[in-house]
Order: sequence, then C-alpha cells, then structure tokens
Amino acid sequence: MAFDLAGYDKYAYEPFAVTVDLAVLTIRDGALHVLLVERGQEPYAGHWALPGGFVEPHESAETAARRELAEETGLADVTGLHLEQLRTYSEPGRDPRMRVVSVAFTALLPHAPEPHAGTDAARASWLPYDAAGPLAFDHDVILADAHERVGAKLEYTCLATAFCPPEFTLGELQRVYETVWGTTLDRPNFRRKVLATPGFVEPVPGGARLTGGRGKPAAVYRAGPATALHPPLLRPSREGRPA
Amino acid sequence: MAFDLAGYDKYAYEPFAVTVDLAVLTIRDGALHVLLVERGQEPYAGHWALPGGFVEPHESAETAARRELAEETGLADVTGLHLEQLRTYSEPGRDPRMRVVSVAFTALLPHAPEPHAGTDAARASWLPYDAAGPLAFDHDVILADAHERVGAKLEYTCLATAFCPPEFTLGELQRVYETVWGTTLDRPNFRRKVLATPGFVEPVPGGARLTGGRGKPAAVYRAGPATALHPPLLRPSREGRPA
DNA sequence: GCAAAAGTGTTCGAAGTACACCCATGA
DNA sequence: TCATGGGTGTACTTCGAACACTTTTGC
Repeated sequence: MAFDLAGYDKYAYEPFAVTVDLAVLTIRDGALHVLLVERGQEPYAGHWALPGGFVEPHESAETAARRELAEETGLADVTGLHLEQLRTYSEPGRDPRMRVVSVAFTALLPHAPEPHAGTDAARASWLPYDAAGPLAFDHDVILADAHERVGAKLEYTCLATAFCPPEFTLGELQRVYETVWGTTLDRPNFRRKVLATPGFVEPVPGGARLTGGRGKPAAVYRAGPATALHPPLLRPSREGRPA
Repeated sequence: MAFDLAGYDKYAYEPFAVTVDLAVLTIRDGALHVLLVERGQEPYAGHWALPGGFVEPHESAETAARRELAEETGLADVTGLHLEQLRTYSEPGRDPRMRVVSVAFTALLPHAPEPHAGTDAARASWLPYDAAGPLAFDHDVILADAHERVGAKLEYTCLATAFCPPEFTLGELQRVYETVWGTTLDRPNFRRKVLATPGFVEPVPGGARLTGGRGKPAAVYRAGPATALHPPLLRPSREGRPA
C-alpha cells in the first residue's frame, strides 16, 4: 500500500464486491461431506454452490465467514469449529454479473447439523464430497483446494480433532485421517504415533465407550493443547505430491 | 456466492478498495532482505511499507501483483520469480482512510536488482529482514506471516531453488535454508538429502565453480522438475511449532 | 604448509512398517 | 463361540544425526 490515496476518487472505478465463500466439511457415515446450497437465481440457477455472501462494511472477512456459517447452519454457537482462510479468488469474469473478489474459507465441523436454506438459496444440504460436482462459478476449484489443504494439514498439525466431537476414541480419530486421505492406516502404529505426540490428545479419566456397537469399549480422549505435529504423520507412499 | 445479486445495488455500499501487498524476499550477503518503499504521504509518511497497489478492474490479484513487482523492481522479465498468494488482510480500519482489502503475496527473487521508487513512493530499497520494522499499516504482520510461510514451505517443497540463480552449488542452496531458518545444517547430511530427492536438483554436466574464493571447486546444479519434497527436510529440533 | 570449502564414509540410535497376538463386548 | 473393534508386543528396516576423514583449491 505504497500508493497515493489522497487524490484517489474512490468511486472512479467500477466497484469491487468482496465476498466470502465457505467450504464447510464434515464427516458423516464415514464419508467426507460438504455443505452446499442450491441456487435459486441465474446464473447457475438450480446448480449447487458453496455457501457465502457479502462482506459488510463494518466486518472483516473472518467475521463475515463466521456470520454466514451461523446463518447457513443455524449454529449460533460455533463450538468446536475450525475456520481458516484458504485463499482469495479474484479472476475477472468468475462471476458474470460484476467484479467479485472472494475470500474463501475452510470450515471443519465435528457434527453435521441440518442446514437452513438462507433467504437467497433454494435449499441447503450436506452432499458427499465425491458426488459434489459440478458446482456453480469456480466453486469446484475452491472445494478441491480446500480438500487438498485439509489433507496436507492433517499431516503436520493436530487439525483432525476439529472433525471429532469433544470426546472421541482413537478409532474415530483414525477414521478422520482415513476418510480425508482416502487410505487405510495401521491401527497399532497410528495409536502409538498419536499418543507419542505430547498434547495431541489427553485421556478422559473415567471414559470408555462402545463405538461400533460391538467389540471392546474404547478409551475416550479429548483434544489436547498442541497444534503442531512433530514429527509429522505422513500420508503413505505418495510420490511427487504438488506443493 | 449463494446470495442474490439481481436486486443488489452495486453502489449502495461504501466501496471496497482491493489492493495487493508484496513481501518480496531475497538473500543478499548471506542475510534475508526484503524490498520496502518509503511512504511519501500521510498516514505513515516517512515510514517503510511493503510495495503494493490497486488491483485494476481488468486484472486478477495475481496479475496485479506481477505488474506491481515489475514496476517496483524495474524487472520486466520475471525469470526465476516465485510469486505466491499468502493470505488476505481485511480488518476494517487497517487503513485509516477507507476500507481496503489487501491480498498479500510472497515473492522470492534469486538476485537483488536495484529497486526503482514508484511514482507514489519516496524511495525503495532492500533492507535486512531483521532491521525492517516497524512498518506502516499492518505490514509487520504480513511480513512475519510471509517469513513463516516461506520457512515452512522450505521443509516440504523444492522452493529453495527460487532463491538461487539458474545455476548454483549445493553450498549455496544450503545457505538458503540456513538463512531463512536461522539455523545451521550438517553439510554431508544436507547433501545426501537433496541428492536423494529425485528431481530436486540436476547436475550441470561440465560445471564446477569456486564459491568462497578458496576451497575445492563445487559441482554446479540446476533446479529440477520436482516441486514436492518427500520425505520432508525438517527444521532441526523445534517443538510445538504453530500451525 | 595451512586454511577453507567440497565431498565421502561410517556408526549409532530413533522412528516407521508390518505383523502376530490378546482383550472385551454383543449377538 | 464367533465376529468385531480395542489394545499390546516385537522384529525388521529405513532414516536421520553426528562426526571422522579425504580432496582440491588459494594464499
């Protein structure tokens, strides 16, 4: 911002609209799901799109994202919510109507509340990630970027607990990794790795719970204070992953 | 973008200005340097700031960043340039004059051309990273975020070659890591690690060069086609790094 | 010869992989 | 008692850290 604003006529240009788009991910029935809204108007009427909306004059993009998420999910309390800026999409022409610069966010939810269709959307719904295309505008790209980012962050952060309820078992945590990565992991090794990272999870003293209805009851854990994972928990055998 | 633009008056709100800010990093004399401009006007007249400017109606933020960089450095050819979106800063009040949403970029240069002060800046200069504060606006935060991002990406991508000229020695590449991370690395292990990653560097057939004026001439390498680094080259002994 | 920088070899221990095996529960 | 999921043990391999050593240059 080294430019001169003194002599700048703020109305001289065609104005930019600044919006937020949300890639809201959760795990439902062992599969990655994304929150989508069905568009009511042209363009792309009847197509699915990521939820989002305008950044209002008084708020930051982060605040706008949190507000839009609360409106779409009906969740006023955003407990257990992970919200993170993904990147900004600013290609001219990405919205045919006017110049829209969109700050995209990724949100991770531990549970999947039934969404409320907003005022401007025909309806809102959780769709399986693999069945979620093609989307309106450039939202396919945003969604794919979000998935890739989340997958990468699972490797070197403790982000996986954001997909879990406040108390969870190690089996549930492992299923988060397996669902997002689309792989299977060795259970004993996963267990050791997680427990060897100080602050990743902490045991809940008296807790034990049946998970699949059968089998031995599993010990219950909470998310710990750590955010980083050192050494990282690498995805198995992928050569030449993109940066 | 599920909102309704049909009935939206694009002039109803106070318009947002959309700008780009650039954290342009290079290595000079073994120290990390950043390209800064001295502001000519209030606010922050006389303070150093990151170069940047408006996104014009016809261009994306990426295009605007590339244009601004060319203007500031006088480099029309952007060979060997790495330009990457960092994040978007949108807090209301970050510019006291009007609502400015800024898409920040990190650029890495192998060499340090003498900068040209733009039309709106008093002067432009390379400053050592450690001596570069306090900056105007929230640019201290942007610069710190850029440094952290670059440091993290060195671990698991082949980004380090962006700081090197087209042909370089392994000692020069190692100095990139050491300069950005502020650590020292074991030379034999670094060497093995880099050469064991297919496509990170490729030998230049006849090349050999003296680097420090003394010592054995070093073999010369080019950047290879790989972008990712698997397994990663982790920073030594840092516990609980932030995500 | 000496200092400086490149390059090679080797050792040791930590960490990851791939298993086999036992435990507790519901049907 | 069997299937299912949780939990432990262990051998093997790979990788990284540390450091000794050789090579080639300029002074």
